[in-house]
Amino acid sequence: MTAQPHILVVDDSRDIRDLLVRYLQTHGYRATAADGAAAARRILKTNSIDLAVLDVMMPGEDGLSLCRTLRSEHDMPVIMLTARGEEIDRIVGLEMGADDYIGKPFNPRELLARIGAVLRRANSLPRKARASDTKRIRFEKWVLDTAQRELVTSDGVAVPLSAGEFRLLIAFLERPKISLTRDQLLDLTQGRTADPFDRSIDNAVSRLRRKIEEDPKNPRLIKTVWAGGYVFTGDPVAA
Amino acid sequence: MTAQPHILVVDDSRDIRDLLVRYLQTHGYRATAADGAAAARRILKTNSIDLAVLDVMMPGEDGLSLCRTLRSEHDMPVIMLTARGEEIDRIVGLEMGADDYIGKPFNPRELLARIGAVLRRANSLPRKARASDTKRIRFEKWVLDTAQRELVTSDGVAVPLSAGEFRLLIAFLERPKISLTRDQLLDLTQGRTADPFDRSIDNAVSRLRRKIEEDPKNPRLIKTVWAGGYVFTGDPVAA
DNA sequence: GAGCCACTGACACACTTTGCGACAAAACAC
DNA sequence: GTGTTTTGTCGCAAAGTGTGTCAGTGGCTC
Repeated sequence: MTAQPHILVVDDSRDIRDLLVRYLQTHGYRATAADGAAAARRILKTNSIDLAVLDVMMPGEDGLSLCRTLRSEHDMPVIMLTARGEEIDRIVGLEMGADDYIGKPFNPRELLARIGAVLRRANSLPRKARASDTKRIRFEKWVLDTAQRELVTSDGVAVPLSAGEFRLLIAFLERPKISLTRDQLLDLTQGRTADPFDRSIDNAVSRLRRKIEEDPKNPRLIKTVWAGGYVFTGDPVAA
Repeated sequence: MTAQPHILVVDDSRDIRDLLVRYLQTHGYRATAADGAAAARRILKTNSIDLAVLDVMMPGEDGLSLCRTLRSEHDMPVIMLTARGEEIDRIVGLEMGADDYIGKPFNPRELLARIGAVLRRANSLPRKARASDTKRIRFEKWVLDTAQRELVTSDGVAVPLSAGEFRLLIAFLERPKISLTRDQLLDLTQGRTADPFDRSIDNAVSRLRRKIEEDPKNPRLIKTVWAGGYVFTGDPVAA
């Protein structure tokens, strides 16, 4: 996680979403809102989120079901929002694996304290080694050795990757054939948002292409999406 | 932790203590009671406790102070009991590192759910390989003899480690494939925080590399994560 | 197709971070 | 006390990364 943790707020009420997002942003967090479980899943596909704040009661798929996914698939801390007094919800929420809950209406400072506490706990404990921490991933003629942070061809040539190149490549490999904007790539690789004239992603892509593309002038693995960022077109498979 | 987690209940009110202990015992836990911080410390000396439930307000040393000790010295999950509505207490409690809190009067089933959630969380995380407790740890071509504080190769060559090198290596071995910042490493090896221009970790890493790396110029075991610290890429196993 | 504009690729350069040798301070052994 | 080992600090060189510029390209309108 980087200096500014990224919080995902999921609530069907626009008022609460906006209020929370603004409040979190003025207190040192990046915040993104989703109006329901579907939107939340969409955002999770292309953004790196450090913690989620979920409303329990939402039309359609409810917060509990989403919470289960977040915990099991993304290993992500979750704080639930619940109407005051609904003890059953709280209990079920905790049993479902939420890290904390807070009753509505809530004291914003208390929410901040809880977010801080949950994040601190998540970071102080060793993170569960993620798939990308141990696997080897094959794509085209390359095998990415994630432990050694280097690329190897089948004939044994090893190409070391810098930290930035490695993070960028992982971001692509985990989202093949999905077009990613510069903002999303910046979020995924560095957990920050773009300056108005940010060219760092262009540069990072350029440098990565020089290492993995047969002919960097005619890239085949990382294609440019005009006015839309980049897309990785390879077929990564665990190896 | 054994099949029956052992809960320590600390509260100055005898009624609440007895109620809690009995309730926990009928729900699959072992439970021990203490009427104050002093008694709690005494019990901790001779019992293995998996989780503590602390009253915030107690005569003498209060729950917050005890909580701090438990977290820092015993690395133990803590749930705080607080009078309903005392939001300040809750917030301070969370900031103090409590894993959860519950307001009095509480629904016993809710307390059970919270205990279950906190214990599950504590266990779901990869158990810290208590490297320092194990006699010997093997990684790559080395075997670390923690008693002798030296490294041995399979062909019998022994390399002695200084105290600092040993602590650093242990910190890495307990968290393989996890990127650690200089701050974290400084905290883990010396329990202090970094000065603005602190280069001591860089040096410690450099010195450790010279001892354990085949080719210190191209380190394979301890990789640099640019602007992010270092990561140990080996596969330590108890031996 | 020509002209226009926004966007991108490539590069140079500045800046930040890191590696490591040298030295000094501190800790330790005797 | 002295001598030895260990550890922190400083300085410089090297590596990694972000910014600014400029030329070139894609997409649009006419």
